[in-house]
Amino acid sequence: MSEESHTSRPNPSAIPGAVVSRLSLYLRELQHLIATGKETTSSSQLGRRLGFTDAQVRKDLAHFGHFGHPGIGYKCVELIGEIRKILGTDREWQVALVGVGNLGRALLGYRGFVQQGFRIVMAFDTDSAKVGTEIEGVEVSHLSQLGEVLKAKKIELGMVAVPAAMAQSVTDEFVAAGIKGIVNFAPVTLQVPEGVSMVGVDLARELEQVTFTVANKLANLNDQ
Amino acid sequence: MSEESHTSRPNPSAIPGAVVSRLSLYLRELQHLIATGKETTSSSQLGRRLGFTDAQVRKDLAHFGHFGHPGIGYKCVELIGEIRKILGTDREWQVALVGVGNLGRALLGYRGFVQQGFRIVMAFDTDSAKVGTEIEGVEVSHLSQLGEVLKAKKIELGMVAVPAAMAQSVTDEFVAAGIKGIVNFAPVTLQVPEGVSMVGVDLARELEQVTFTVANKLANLNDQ
DNA sequence: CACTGTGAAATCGTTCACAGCT
DNA sequence: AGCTGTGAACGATTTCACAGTG
Repeated sequence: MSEESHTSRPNPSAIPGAVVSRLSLYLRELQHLIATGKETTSSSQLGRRLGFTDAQVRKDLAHFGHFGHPGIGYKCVELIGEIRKILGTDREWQVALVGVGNLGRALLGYRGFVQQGFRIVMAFDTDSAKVGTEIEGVEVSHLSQLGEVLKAKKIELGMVAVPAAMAQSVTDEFVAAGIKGIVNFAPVTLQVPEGVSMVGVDLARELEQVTFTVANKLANLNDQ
Repeated sequence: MSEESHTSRPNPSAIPGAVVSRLSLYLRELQHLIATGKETTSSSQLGRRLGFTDAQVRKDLAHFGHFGHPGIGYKCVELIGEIRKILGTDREWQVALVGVGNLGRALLGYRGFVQQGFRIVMAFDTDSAKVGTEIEGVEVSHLSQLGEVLKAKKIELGMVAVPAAMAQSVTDEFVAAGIKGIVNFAPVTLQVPEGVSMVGVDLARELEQVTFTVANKLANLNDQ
C-alpha cells in the first residue's frame, strides 16, 4: 500500500473507476454551461443537475489537483481543459471501427465523437459488398487488412460492432495489432490481455436496468 | 458501470444498482453457456469470465433467493429464468423510439433488443420526409402524435435518440404521456420526476473511460 | 466432496464539517 | 460572505472463511 504525494502525478490505478466515469459527466455539464454563457460554476451547481453532492464533486476533482478558486468556484473553460487533460482528450484520438452494419454505420455518422476529439479514420468488414465503398467519408477495408492498416496509421483505439459470435476473434486481431483500448458493442464479455483497456456497451443491458426499476416500482405499489 | 436513477425511498429491500447491473452480465454469460451446450455452472466459473470473485456472484444472487444447488452449482436454464424474472424481462416490453436519424435507425434494426424481450413498436420524428415511412417494419409517426399513440398502445418504455438540444423536451413529452422508463442516447443529463427511471448512454463517454486508462498507462511508463 | 449461502471482517467510496483562502 | 480542499466519520460493498447441504 503506497501513499500518494500531492506533488507528482497520481497513480491511476488508485483512482476509482466511478470517479473517472463522473469526470465525463462534469465535462458535458461544463460544456453545457459554457454554451449557455456561464463563465464560472461551483461544486454545488455542478452536482445539483447531475444528482451528486457538492462534496463529491470537490473530492472527485481533488484526486487530480487544485482546480477551484476559493470564494469563486471553478472557471468553466479552465476546468474543461483540466478534465480533458485528465481523460486524455486534450488531443485527437484516431479510432478504427470493425463491423459496418446498422450500428457501425450509426457510429460512423455520430457527431458526438468528433465533438469530444475522436475520429474514426478506418472501417473494416468482411462483406465484399461493403469493402471498397466509402461511408460518411470513411473508406471500408477488408478485415484481413486490419493489422497492416492499424500499424501504418498508428491507430490506438478500436470499436467492435460485429455480431456477438465474431466479437472475440475481432478483438484478438485488434490485440495482435497492438491496439491500446477497445469499446465493444457486442453483447458478450471479451477476454483481453492486461495492458489493453476494454469497455463494453450492451444496449439491451441498459434497457434491463430500466425494466428492473420499473418492475420493482410496480411491485412496491402492489405491496402498499 | 452506469448512472441510474436513484429513488425507491420506501423500498425496504433496496438493491444496490451495481448488483442489478451485474445481473445482466450473468444473464448474457448464462445464455452463452447454454449456447455452448453447458447445462450447469458454478459461481466461480461465472465469475472468472466476467472478472468477479465467486463470492460476489453468490452474494449478488442471494439478494433475490436461493437459486443454487450445493455440491452442483447453478442450472443454467433455471437461473436464466430467475434472473429474467428479477429484471422484469420474463415478458415482452414495448418500446417507443424518438429520433430516426443514424442512431435511431440502428436501434430499430438492432437484434439484441428482440433477443432480450424488447420490441420497438413505434418510432417518432419531426422530419416530414421520414414521417409516414416504414423502417425495419416500424411505422414512423410525427412527434406530435406521441402522447396519443403511447396511451393507445400502452407503451411503457421510451428511447431518446435525438440531438442533445431536443432531448429534454422529448423527455418531457414522454413523462407527460406517462412513460415509466427512458434510455437516453443524447449526451446531456436529463431531468425526470421521481417515479420515472432513466438511464443514459453516452457513446463518447465510453471512449473517454478508455482513453483515461490508456493515457495514464503511457504517462506511468514515461515516469519510470 | 464440491459447491452454495452467509455472518463477520476488510476494504472502498461518500458525506460531514470545518479550516483556510479570496 | 462564499467557496474550495480535506481529515475524520460514516455507510456501503466486497471479500473471507466456514457451516451446511445434496
